[in-house]
Amino acid sequence: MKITALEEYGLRCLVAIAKSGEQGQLSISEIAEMEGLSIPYTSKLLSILGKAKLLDAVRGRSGGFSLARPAENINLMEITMALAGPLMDSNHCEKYTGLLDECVHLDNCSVYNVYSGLAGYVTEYLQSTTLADMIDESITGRLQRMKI
Amino acid sequence: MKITALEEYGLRCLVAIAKSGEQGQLSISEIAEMEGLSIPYTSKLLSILGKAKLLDAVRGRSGGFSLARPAENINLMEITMALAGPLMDSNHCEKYTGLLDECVHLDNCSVYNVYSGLAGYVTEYLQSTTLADMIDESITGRLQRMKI
DNA sequence: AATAATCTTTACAAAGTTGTAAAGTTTTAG
DNA sequence: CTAAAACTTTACAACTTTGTAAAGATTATT
Repeated sequence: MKITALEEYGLRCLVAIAKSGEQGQLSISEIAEMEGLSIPYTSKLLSILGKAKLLDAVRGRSGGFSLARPAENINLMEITMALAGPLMDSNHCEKYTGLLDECVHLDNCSVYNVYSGLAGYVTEYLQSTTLADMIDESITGRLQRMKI
Repeated sequence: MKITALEEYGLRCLVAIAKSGEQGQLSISEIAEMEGLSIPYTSKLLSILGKAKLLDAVRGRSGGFSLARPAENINLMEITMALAGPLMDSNHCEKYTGLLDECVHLDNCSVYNVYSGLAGYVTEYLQSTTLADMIDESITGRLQRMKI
């Protein structure tokens, strides 16, 4: 279980845009500059977030990206799903890669059960944290100790 | 954030050994057979778990693997650490891969804070679940709804 | 002592992820 | 209506993870 690069850097870009204010808009090159990322990579990150409808993209000369919804209304679970997908495939037990036709535990899989419980737990945490929470200076330092 | 293949299949092997009883011992080929995995792959998984001191390995003709400690005393956090390492590198903010010499958020990183909080949360869940819980038929089906 | 069963280590091909590069499309300013 | 600024798409090299393969080391049995 690892946090992926897309998740980390994609979230940074969202935070940067959220920090630019209610109707704030930033271009790829502005964000790349602010976050110290390359323009092509920033471009890829924002493109993913745009397709996931978390960002609105405006093309052309005065274009850029802005939040598709208010920061209070975008939670980390949506962001994580857009950038990395679910913790475990929903059809986990069918996607077994071993030698047999299907997993021997299909009927009662304790591994699936425990990871499924964990996934629910993680989801609770991520859903309860919004972009607005992340740019709120008064609580940002405490997020690491927060227990929802 | 994805559960890795090593985590999943490694945990399965541990559960299989735990199910074999208190002083139970299983060979690589037995476990491979039981779980429907190839012998080389099973071999790799068990080798990792042995190096992490979660399993004792006995070589030679009547050899095999057994739990290094009672199942009640091996929790999922240790297993996850052995098979996948931490959710986020401890020196996360130093390992930034962007264009600059160092991350622009080194002093106050909301992304780090929030993932750090999540990591603590996940750790709680994993530490509170043991191999013994996973082979206990009476609760295994309920693990997925358990909130610690 | 020889042998067979078993764990151990190293090497490697296939697949997926990360980050870069370049060419294409849209829009606004002048 | 042209050109510059900006988003979009596709391709690809480098790296990591996944799973396989083969040769080596250890021990119980005969």
